[in-house]
This record gives sequence, C-alpha cells and structure tokens, in this order.
Amino acid sequence: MNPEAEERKPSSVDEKFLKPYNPEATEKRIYQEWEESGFFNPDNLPNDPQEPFSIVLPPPNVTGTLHMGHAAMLVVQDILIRFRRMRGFRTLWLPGTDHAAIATQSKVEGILYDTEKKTRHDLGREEFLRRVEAFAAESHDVIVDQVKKMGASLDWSREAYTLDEKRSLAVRTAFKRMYEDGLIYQGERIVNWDPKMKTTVSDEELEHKEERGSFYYLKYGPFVIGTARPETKFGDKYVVMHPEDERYAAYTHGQKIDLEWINGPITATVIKDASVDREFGTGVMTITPWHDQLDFDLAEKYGLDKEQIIDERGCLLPIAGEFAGTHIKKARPLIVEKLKAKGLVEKVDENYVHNISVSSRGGGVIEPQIMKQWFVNVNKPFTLRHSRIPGLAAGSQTTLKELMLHVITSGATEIIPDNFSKIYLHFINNLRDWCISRQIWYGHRIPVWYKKGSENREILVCPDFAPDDSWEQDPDTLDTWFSSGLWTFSTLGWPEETPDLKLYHPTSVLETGYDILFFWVARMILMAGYHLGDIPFKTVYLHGLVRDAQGRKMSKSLGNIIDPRTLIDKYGADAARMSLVIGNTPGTDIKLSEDKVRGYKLFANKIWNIARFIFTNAPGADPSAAYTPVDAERRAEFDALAQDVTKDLEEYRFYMAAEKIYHYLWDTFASKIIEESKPLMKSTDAAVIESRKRLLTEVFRDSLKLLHPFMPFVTEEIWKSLPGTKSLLIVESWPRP
RNA sequence: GGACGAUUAGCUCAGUUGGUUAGAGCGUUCCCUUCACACGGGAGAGGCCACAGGUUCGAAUCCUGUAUCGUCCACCA
Repeated sequence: MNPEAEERKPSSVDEKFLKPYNPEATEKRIYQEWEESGFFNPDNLPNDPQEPFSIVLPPPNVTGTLHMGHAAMLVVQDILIRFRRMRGFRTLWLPGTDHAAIATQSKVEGILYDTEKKTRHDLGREEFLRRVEAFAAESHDVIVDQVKKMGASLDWSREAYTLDEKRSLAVRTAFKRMYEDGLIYQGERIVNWDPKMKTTVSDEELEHKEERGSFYYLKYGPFVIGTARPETKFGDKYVVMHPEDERYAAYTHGQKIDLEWINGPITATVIKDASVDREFGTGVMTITPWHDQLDFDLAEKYGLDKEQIIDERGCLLPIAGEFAGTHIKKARPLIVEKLKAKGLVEKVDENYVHNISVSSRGGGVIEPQIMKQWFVNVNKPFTLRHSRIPGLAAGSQTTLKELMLHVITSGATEIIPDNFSKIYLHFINNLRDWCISRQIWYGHRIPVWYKKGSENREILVCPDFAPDDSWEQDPDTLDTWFSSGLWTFSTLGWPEETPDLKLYHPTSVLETGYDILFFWVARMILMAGYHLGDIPFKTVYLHGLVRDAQGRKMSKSLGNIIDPRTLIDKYGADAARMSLVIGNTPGTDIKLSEDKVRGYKLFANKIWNIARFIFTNAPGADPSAAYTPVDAERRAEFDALAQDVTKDLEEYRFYMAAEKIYHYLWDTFASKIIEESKPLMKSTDAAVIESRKRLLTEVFRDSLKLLHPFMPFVTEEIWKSLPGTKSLLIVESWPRP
C-alpha cells in the first residue's frame, strides 16, 4: 500500500466500510454538515454564480404531518435543485408552510370538540386563535423535521409562512390594489354555503357524491314539475319551460296562473327559456333562485324575485309556514306528507340518483345561498401597469381570465405533462368570479374597515395601519388560496422591491401535484400576472399522487397516511428517495410498496461496497496515468451515460435518469468493470494497473456526482472518504463529458 | 353528457421521438459463503405488451374501433 494514501486515510475512516452501510448513523450528521456549510443559501455558494435557478417549495399545510405525497414532491425538487447547484447555478430553494385557513381551523375544532366538548364559540375568537396557532406551530416543527430527514437542501434562512408579518403585508397590499382596480368587489351572489362549518367554500373545494333518493312529481297548477328537494319549493312562483316545447305552446311568457301550492294559493308566472331540457322529467320546472346557481342565473336574466327559504344553519324560514325553524332533513318527509294529503303528489320515483355537493374540508352538505361576500372579478377589464409577459404589452387592457389563458396559450409558462394544459384552459374558460371571503377565524382578516354607525357603510381599505376606534374591521377572513396565490413573490419580499425578487422571480420551476392545478397554479398565474405583470414560473411540473397499496388516495379522512419517517427509519432516506423517483412519471399516480424501498436500500449498500473495493484495491491512483484502449472505452461508456443522464434531468425525466445510473452502477460498474479489474490488477504490466486504478477511481467519483441528486446522503458520506476531496459533494461540479 | 389517462411477468410498475433478443423491484426455482458486497454472485422459469382492425420494411409504441378500470369537469330542475 502507498504510505501516502495510508496517511490521508486514517484507519478509523476505513473501518466503517467494513460494515454494511448504516443510513441511520450517517444521515443526520451529513445533513448537519450541509447546513453548517451554508451552501443551501445561494449567497454562500463558491465562485459566486450569477445565473439564478429558483424554486419555491409548495408550502405544506400546518395541519399535521407530511405524507408520502409531500415526500415525493421534496425528492423531485431536491433532485432539480442539487443538479442545478452542481451545474453552477445560483440555486435557491425557498421553504415555507401554509396556514391553510379552513383545513387547520376545522382540524383544531375537531380536536377541541373531541377533548373538551367545546366549540370555537365557547372559547371566543382570541382564545381560539391562540389554540390554532399553538397547533400550527407544533405541526410546523414536525414538518420541518420531516423535510430535513428527506435530505431536502432548502435555504432555511429564507423560510416563510403564509400568515407571518411579511406575507400578511403582501396579502393586504394585494387586496388593496385589486380593490382599487375594481377587481375585488363586495356583492350579493350565490355562494357555496357550508352549514356545518358556517362558512362559504370555493367551487374547487367541493366534492360531488352520488346519493340515491326519491324524486317527486308534484302538481303545480296545470303542470307537473319534478324535484328531488320538495323542502326548497315554498317560494317557487315561476314556472319555466322551453319556448319551442309544443306541449306547452298554449302558455305564453309572462302569463300569470293562479294555483294551489303547499301552503295555500299562489300566483305563478310562466317563463319561457331555452335552457330547459325538454327531455328531462316533464319539461317543466319551477325555480328557487336563492338556493340554486342555475335558477339564480335565470332570475338575474329575467329580473325575477329571489326569496330565501333556508337559513344559515339549514333550517326553514317563516316562508315555510308551519315548517319554519325545522331543519331541512327533518322537514322533508313532513312536507311530502302534507303534499300527499293535499293531492299534489302525482308520483314518486324511489330510485333516483343525483349528486350532492359536500365540503371537502368540513364534510358538510353544501347549501347554495345568496350572500353578501367579497369576490375577485375575473371578467372585468383592467389596464396592465407593467408587463414582462410576451404578447401582453404594459398599458394594454385585459381581464384576469384572459391573462390566465394567455400565459399558457402563449407558452410563456409550460406545463409538464402538456395534456394538463388543455385541462387548465378548459377550467379557466369556465371560471366564475372567485369568492374570497370566509366566515372562519383562522386566516388573513379582510383589510376592510367600516365606519361605525355609518349608514352608507363607509369603507376603508388599508394594508399598513389600523384605523381608530370609529372604524370596525370586516369580521371575515380570506380564502387561504388568496395568500398562496402570492407565494412565488411574497416569499421574495414583495411588495418591497428586494434584490431577491429581482433575481429569483419569475421562478424557474413549480413542482406540485396535479390535484392543485386549479386551486393554486391558476391563482399564482393570476396574482403574478396582475401584481407583477409577469409569469410566476417558467415551467410547471406536475407529479402524480402517491397512493396506498390499494391505489387509494392517501388522505387524512381515510387515515391511510404513511409517515415518510417510518420508511426512512427502516431503509434510509436515500432508499426512500429512489423509490419515490423511479417509476414516478409526470401526471401519473404512483403506488407505494415497501418492497421497492427495500430494493434501493440494497442498492445504497452496493455503492458502499464498491467504495470499499476501490479504497482497498485502487489506492493512490495517478490522475495522469495513460488509459489503455479498453479503459478509454470504459471511460467513454461512462461519458455517454453522463450525457444521457444530464439530458434526462434537463428534460424532467428524473425517473429515467435515476434508473440509468442505477443500472450503470450495478450492472456495468460493479458487475463488469470491477469483475474484469480483478485479473487486470494482477497484471505484470504496471501501465495496465495504473490505467485501471485511474479508471476505477475517476469513474466512481463521477458516478457519485451523477447519483448525488438522487441519493445525497450515501454519496456525500463516501465522497468524504475519497482521497483528495476537499469540499462537499453538494457543491462539486457536475461531470461534463 | 364532455374530456383525459390507464390496460406490459405471479404482484407493483418502467419502456423518452416506431428499430436488434420487451425491462426493473419484489416474489419464485436451482447452484455458490473464492479476498468489494449473502443487504451478495451465477443460472433459470415466467409476457399473443386488454381485444379487433389498419398504416409501415418494421408496432408495446402511430391511426380507427371495442371492452374494462380510473380521474377530472359539467349536469341532473
């Protein structure tokens, strides 16, 4: 053995290679070394690189712990980041968490009720918010711990929270500007009301469930109308039919008809409108504008009266006569009974299947209601103050909807896989005004103040100060997606013109799950477009959902969430990472199996043993030794692989890149190169030995670099034991073939 | 009703723009503890790539249709 090499390699370092690779003993220590190096912060990178590469972490909700979907997201992003960092970019990956207003509040309300049998009203706004904040803080700490365990190389010095001071200022500023441009307005419109959580819910937060029930055919004067909800029919005084329906040709638009209804005689008005489906039921319907979106639209179209039937708790109002105050669930059978007694029921179809809307957060059955709420107008033209968006000049007129369409159709932002572009555009084309006010407590309070006792509700919108006692703040909070819509730039210091904002925005890539394309991606495009006149990111990479063994979505409500820490503890973070990237194609779901993770744990050990072979059989390699023709060929093989892997990474084919390195190291490097080295190292020709030593050492070293974004811990640990290495592998330069 | 995706080994899934013999992990059969590694090595079994047509010199890959499963959107008065 070369005595010099002996010196550089204290025996204690070599000793750990005599045992199988132990991730548990390694990972925490390595992560600490990375953090202490400061290299997660782009300001500290060696050689002060100039070209930026930035990603904002989709902030996990502080509703508990991370699941495997988060883990998969972290892996893909960390691969992108580590790759770019090694390629010499000024690489920023910015962490943060999301207060997730309604989700977090509903979680804490659940705990509060389970443990103390109390509601938020028992505690009052202030005390309740203290509880939520304590819960959020605890979740945050767990989440950060989990994120670090995955090896994510995030710049913690820039960590943000959607509800912290800076982000709150951004939210209030954004609100004010949009209000002043008339893009935020207060209006009485039909909204999704959740009677359980007593708040509005956005269209995207609804789940549709099939329900089997009865469908009633009711006699309505000369007509028969169909309904699944007789309890909403008290105020129905408009009867609608298709203008070309010959069965009802005798009736004219606007005609009044006296008829006997649930609680006595009423006068109905005939409306003729082509939106009625002649094939459905009897081709005639009555409308309930207060509690149905389409009925509301009809009422607006013809200027019809709208009456509220059901209150905010789901109980009937005085218009229901004897049923007033009764919950709709209880009232329905009673009402049907009365209708039958009056001879108004023509027939009942018992096996009617229809969809009901349920809040995906609180689980309450949604009751549409007309309410005074705050909305973002997506169709109102406004003047773009400044613009860096190709094809949209500063000073031009546009609408938020057009803006959201343009960013994708113009290719300014690219969505991977591209079939989601179509889905996105379809969604935007059908977008309605966005209801942004919520009647919950946890979140950004709407920055609007009303003059106390003022008849005209004098309004003050102020982002940066609280007015005096003669003003009263709007009690509502903002939809959580309002603040996350600002995420790409609020995290970089906006509304202040910070150097970070200038350098890192627009961000390079947004990597997230396809399930929040509408919730979030669309809103970020809206917000960045309006406030900055820019795109929020150049590329959107949508990963699939991680599902459980049965292919079910992992969710809190199903209770099938796997804590990534369990897998890390058993198999190591590197193995968990590999199993989450291999087979993970964009837009397609991935099923998690523990066997797969175990397989990659074996791979980590394989690398470990390759290292041991090289340390003992090829010490003190001479970098200037000449390659034999065979070794030159081996080197060329590796260079081809490196080129391939680089291309795959640049084109977002992480799964392929990972598999290629895996196979190269196992089937080529270990099985072929090492095996053929054994006889070669006994050669009598010193040149053959020196060439092979150099090949083994250099190709292995470069292989570690290629593998590092995928398996950062084991590669960094081996790197430190390589002769002649000074800096950490995370800032080594990527192999350039 | 509309759109999109999937269907490949016993199981879970890759297969980048059509191109030799279709791959991986796990499982499975047989052999092997020789000094990188039994968390290993070697050898093997296992596939009409959902089905039916078509394009092509050539199709798991492109086109048309069918079936089954899944997802999203809309609607259901």
